[in-house]
Amino acid sequence: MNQTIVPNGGPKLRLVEAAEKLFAEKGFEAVSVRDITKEAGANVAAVNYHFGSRDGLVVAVMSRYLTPVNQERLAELDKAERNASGVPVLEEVLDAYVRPLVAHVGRSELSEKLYCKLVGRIFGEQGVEVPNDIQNQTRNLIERFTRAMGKALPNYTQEELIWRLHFIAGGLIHLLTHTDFLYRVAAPACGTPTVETTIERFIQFAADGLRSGLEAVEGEEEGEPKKKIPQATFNF
Amino acid sequence: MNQTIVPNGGPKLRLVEAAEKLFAEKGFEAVSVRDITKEAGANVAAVNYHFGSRDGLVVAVMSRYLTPVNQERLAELDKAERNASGVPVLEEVLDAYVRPLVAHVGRSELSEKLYCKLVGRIFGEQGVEVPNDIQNQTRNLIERFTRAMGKALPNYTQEELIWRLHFIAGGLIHLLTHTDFLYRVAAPACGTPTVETTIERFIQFAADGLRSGLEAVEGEEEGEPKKKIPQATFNF
DNA sequence: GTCTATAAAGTGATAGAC
DNA sequence: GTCTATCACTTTATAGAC
Repeated sequence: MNQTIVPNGGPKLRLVEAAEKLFAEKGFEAVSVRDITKEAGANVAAVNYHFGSRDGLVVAVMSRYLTPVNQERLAELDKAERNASGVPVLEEVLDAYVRPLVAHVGRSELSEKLYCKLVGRIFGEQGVEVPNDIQNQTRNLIERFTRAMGKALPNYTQEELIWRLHFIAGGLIHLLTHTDFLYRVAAPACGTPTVETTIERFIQFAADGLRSGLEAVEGEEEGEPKKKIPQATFNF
Repeated sequence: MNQTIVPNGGPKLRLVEAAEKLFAEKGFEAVSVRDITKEAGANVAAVNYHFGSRDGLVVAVMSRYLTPVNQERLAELDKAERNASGVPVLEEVLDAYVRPLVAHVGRSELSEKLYCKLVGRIFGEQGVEVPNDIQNQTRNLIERFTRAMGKALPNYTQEELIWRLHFIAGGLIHLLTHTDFLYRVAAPACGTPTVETTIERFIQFAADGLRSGLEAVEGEEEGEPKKKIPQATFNF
């Protein structure tokens, strides 16, 4: 069942797995071809032979996670929509968005923490130019999820839903990539919840943030604007 | 009034401003000393002369924003707490956390978009080792803000509040660094709201996410657990 | 498919002239 | 303080032997 996340065996796989480990630890830009081939016990020329270039290997690593995770997100969304009698449960929609990111953690050679870091880096990456295929995938994902969210929250505009999904995506990526920093800086006050507990917490937070914000945003022009700090009028 | 964000003039300032522009565009790791000195119209040796090393310049750029922004966050939090009769308004606490990040945008030589990218990268950075001073600053910031949030939301545990602040920090950093991607992939459905509108939206989202989530999290053991996808039992 | 050797360019840093 | 020249490496990538 697991082919999408594991290419054909042999040295090519060893290179991918070595690259994953190092990318997770140090980021995509801080790892050289030599680091990777050394970690994999392969020759320096192996990366260029098997993947054409360093960038080819980066794209291979990203694709190995991006596509299956997004497919599973859509599959879980389908389930949530079929379960529902017209109106899907918001928490189930969010579950379908969040959980596939960590669902395959046990199948990886990486430790749980490194797996999370890698997935976070992949979904949060901006430097590397990924194939158009991936961009279309993301476009479709946003479309599908905001539509499902819109059924659960019929008073929201499409625009509003996209921005709130954007906030959610950010919280999620940050969770995957920066939680070691939280432990380092806020321990022991933040406790040591399992990933499961943290995901439940996150979904609850996101669901509540989505559910009751509409009136306030629409009524914003009626209240007097807060003027504590000069307001920023440009666009992002 | 602006000294903290502008060091003494001359070539040192030109170097910092050139570095900021390039770091904002490409990230801290993707810019060489030669790129920076070329952009600044300075000699290749200038960075090492003025900052000791490339890392010294990186730390200088980060400190120039980190410290003033965090100071302003605390000052605004003080105001919000003084305004309140014991219980601060949650939205004002969040405002104090969010708005200082973009409050100084007009004072920078950078375009608004690049300014946001830079600030997002600075607050989202993980590779570069920042001085202990900064780590203590962050610790203090978490402590102060979760305490204020706790007054507005007296039923939450400290642990719960830390995690929710963590989610909020992530959404915010993502907003600063990845919104160009959102425009690229979701336009025109996401509209072109001003930063002001987006911040209002974000604060509303975060406030709602904070306000009504408690019962569900505490009652989680009573409901039957969702078993759609295998649960993850490890810690982050 | 795997190796060595090497090309060609880029890296941060510094000694020493001015 | 600013410059040139240069050191000592590291980088990706490839040609060609095996």
